[in-house]
Amino acid sequence: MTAAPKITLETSVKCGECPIRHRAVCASCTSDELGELEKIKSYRTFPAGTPIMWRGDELVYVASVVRGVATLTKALEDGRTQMVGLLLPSDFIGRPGRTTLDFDVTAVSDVTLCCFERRAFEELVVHTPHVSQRLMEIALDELDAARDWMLLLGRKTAREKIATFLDMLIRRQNMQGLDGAVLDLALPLTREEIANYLGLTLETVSRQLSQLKAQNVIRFLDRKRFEVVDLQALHMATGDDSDGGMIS
Amino acid sequence: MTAAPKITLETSVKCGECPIRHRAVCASCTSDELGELEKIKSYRTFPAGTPIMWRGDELVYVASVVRGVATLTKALEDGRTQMVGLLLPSDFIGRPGRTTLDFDVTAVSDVTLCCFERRAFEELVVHTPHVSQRLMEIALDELDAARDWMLLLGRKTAREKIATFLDMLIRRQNMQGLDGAVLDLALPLTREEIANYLGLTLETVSRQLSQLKAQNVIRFLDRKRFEVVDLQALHMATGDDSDGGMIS
DNA sequence: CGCTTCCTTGAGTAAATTCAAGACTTGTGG
DNA sequence: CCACAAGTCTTGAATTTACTCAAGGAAGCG
Repeated sequence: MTAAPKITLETSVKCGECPIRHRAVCASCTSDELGELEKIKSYRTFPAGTPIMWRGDELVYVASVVRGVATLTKALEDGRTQMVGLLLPSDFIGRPGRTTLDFDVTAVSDVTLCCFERRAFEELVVHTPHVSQRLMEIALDELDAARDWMLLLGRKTAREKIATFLDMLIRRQNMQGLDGAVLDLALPLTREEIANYLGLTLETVSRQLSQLKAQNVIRFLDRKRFEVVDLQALHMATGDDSDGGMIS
Repeated sequence: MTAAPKITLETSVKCGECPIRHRAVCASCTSDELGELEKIKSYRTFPAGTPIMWRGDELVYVASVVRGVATLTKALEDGRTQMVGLLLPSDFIGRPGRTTLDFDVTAVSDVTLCCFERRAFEELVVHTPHVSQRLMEIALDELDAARDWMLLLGRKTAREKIATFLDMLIRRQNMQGLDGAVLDLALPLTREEIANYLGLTLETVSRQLSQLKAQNVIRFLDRKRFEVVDLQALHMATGDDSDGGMIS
């Protein structure tokens, strides 16, 4: 028996002090515009493992991820599941003009969202071009990412998929590898979740990670933290490059 | 020896008579706005098999597909290729705020585009909310389609992929199956192109199509035209539904 | 400490790929 | 009009990759 998941209403941080101020949907807002957003926003936190929104739900809120990691997933009737998005801090949930969601959103770690009531947000967007432009940018970035992921899902081997996934984590966590190594990266997903992201089984994910470890490409600090020992070998393994991203 | 591919500049059709008037980027424009677009547009045709734009090219034009079929593809260094989009009439090429392309665009059949010089188009968009809203809708529709395709690429079997692909052709060509059958559909791609779309090999595509034919689900009129004999069986085979889309 | 969840590894299997050969189409030139 | 070539498609056989099934080990939580 587990207690009912608790969605907590938090005191919102002032936009000016927000950790994602410079990257989120509000990135290019003036302080006047921030004031408008401030009026309709509320912070909510979701415990790890709990659903944030279900497919088909009416979209009451749109939101930015402030802290934590969430996933977007789609499933077939028989349970086969494919992750279609990984939401890290500053990523946005919900789209103007859509009233329902076409996938499930789940908190993977404890997640704090900066929520805006959808209707109020949509009204605000109309006379706030900085926000609508940013939304367009966000949508196009997601589209580019989705198309890269299609190449991965359709054509890459298990090893290439894993290497590409790890490389994406490095880039999205802004950990630059300056000396051929990258230290102390968070691996926020379980093996099964990684498998659902990459179109593999959890056993295959485990085997490939073990192999990269055995080949001294990566090293695990614990189950959810790792380091890249040989960044060039990792790049080679992604399949994107034949030269491992060397400066020629 | 083949003659150099000829990109032809055609006399543009008046927007009012345009076959894609009601669905393209200009769908919700007023006649004044259409007049503005009319001033900066030009029709260009590309022969079947020729490239329209290359990855990395500077984006000089944005365009709507008026007639014909084009593909968006990405490739790994070793030649493995994944199609990431199929452009049918009324679909749009290019994005506001992006100056380069991240994939190749290729004419699969003879293609006629309604081209707008990118800079002029971007200026126009700023004071034409009907166009910018439509662009946003288009981007979000593409994102939804990309995510459905991710589920297909990551989790569906070869048979399910083929069935889903055929079902998509039925929907996008607006051929409603009223009586459990659908007649005379265009199959605009070669087996290899279908394979690149579905993340399969051309042999697997051929085998699966043969199997659907042998099971009396589909029938070929010629290599590029087919009919659906048993629409429910096709829906069953997509894996999306357990009931084949029956009204319960 | 004991339970549950998550992870690893091995053995056998299944699905799709690769390699290969031949058939059908379509267009071209004699 | 026919023959031939190039491109496309089909089918078979062997192989490979990743999957399934299974067991045991490690980690995290009450």
